Amino acid sequence: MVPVSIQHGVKPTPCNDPDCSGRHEPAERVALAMSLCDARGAQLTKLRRQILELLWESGRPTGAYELVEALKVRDSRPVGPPTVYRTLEFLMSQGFVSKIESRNAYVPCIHPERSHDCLFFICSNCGASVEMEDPRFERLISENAALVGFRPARRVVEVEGACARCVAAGEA
Amino acid sequence: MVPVSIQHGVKPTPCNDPDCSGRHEPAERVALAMSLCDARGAQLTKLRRQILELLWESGRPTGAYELVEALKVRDSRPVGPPTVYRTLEFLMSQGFVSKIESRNAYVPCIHPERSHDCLFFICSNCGASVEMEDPRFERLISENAALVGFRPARRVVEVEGACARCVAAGEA
DNA sequence: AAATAAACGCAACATTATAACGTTGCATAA
DNA sequence: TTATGCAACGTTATAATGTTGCGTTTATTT
Repeated sequence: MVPVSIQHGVKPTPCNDPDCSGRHEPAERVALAMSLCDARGAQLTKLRRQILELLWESGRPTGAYELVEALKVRDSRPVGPPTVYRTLEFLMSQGFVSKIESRNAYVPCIHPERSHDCLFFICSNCGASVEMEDPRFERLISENAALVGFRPARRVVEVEGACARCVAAGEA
Repeated sequence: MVPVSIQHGVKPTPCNDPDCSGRHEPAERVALAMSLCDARGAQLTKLRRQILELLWESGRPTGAYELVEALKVRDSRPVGPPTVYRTLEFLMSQGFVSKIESRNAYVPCIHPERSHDCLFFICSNCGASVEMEDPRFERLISENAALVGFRPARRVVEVEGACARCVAAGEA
């Protein structure tokens, strides 16, 4: 299986998964979330939808307090941190969003319908991120875990560095 | 090459690297740090040594504010957060310590003389961590990075789950 | 419609991290 | 011996991130 990728921070990009024909447009991804919620008996309320949209539109890992601000502007709706954090928790539980632990920031996930544990490349220069999937990580982690009797539940794989765009622009 | 591991949270453990005969006792690891600093022209001051010792003795990823408290008790020395953060930054720059990003906590590194980017298993139940090295991660990451033109600089690989001890004790 | 559960609003608070500025101690040079 | 430079450390305040508790509203079920 070939690794699969999409880049946040540049506009919608086709992913190179041969099984995926999606263009990963925000509206399309939100629609997918809605239908998944429907099937799962979960409610994608207005607030939850708005925050998911904001994350898709942001184009880079976005902090919780940035979302608080964005909602104030967008909707003239004052929403407190607890509300945003709860909403993020819901979106993460549904696989719609991942937290970038090394940044305390949040990104929308491309394929919530399948996987949840991805590999993220984050550009130190421009802050954009690239999400990838590669099943070989799971195997490698399992193999190491077995050596010490560890039972993995969730994995965080984040790589800081310079994205193609910044390298090309000589900014990194 | 065989992956290499040591477990924080159970007392000094031999690592299974055939090239390593160390017992990873705190005192021995601190001595190694001192000799490395010496060779590098860096100073392992009293404060830096104390914090490194505390991390080794703690047995699990330890927060900066826990260290602030521990220093108060240990040395009746009141040390502020900035001082602890600066010290941690130094210890990380020397490869003596790593930050566990998913926990906002810090662990001492076993082999500062060679690698810096390790794989960590963290037990959700008891908080203990296991540090491992496996060069195949670097290759796998490079391979994925190449697909999107990304130039990796630093990697974070952290796995949450249940450690052998907790699984055996039926606590997870 | 009434009962129940889920989502949301809000105030206060907790935790983690950094900014800004001052001090100490030691080495070197005037 | 006095200045000067520098790295480490101290101090105060504050920024940034995340949580608890509780009451109110909204949705779902009966």
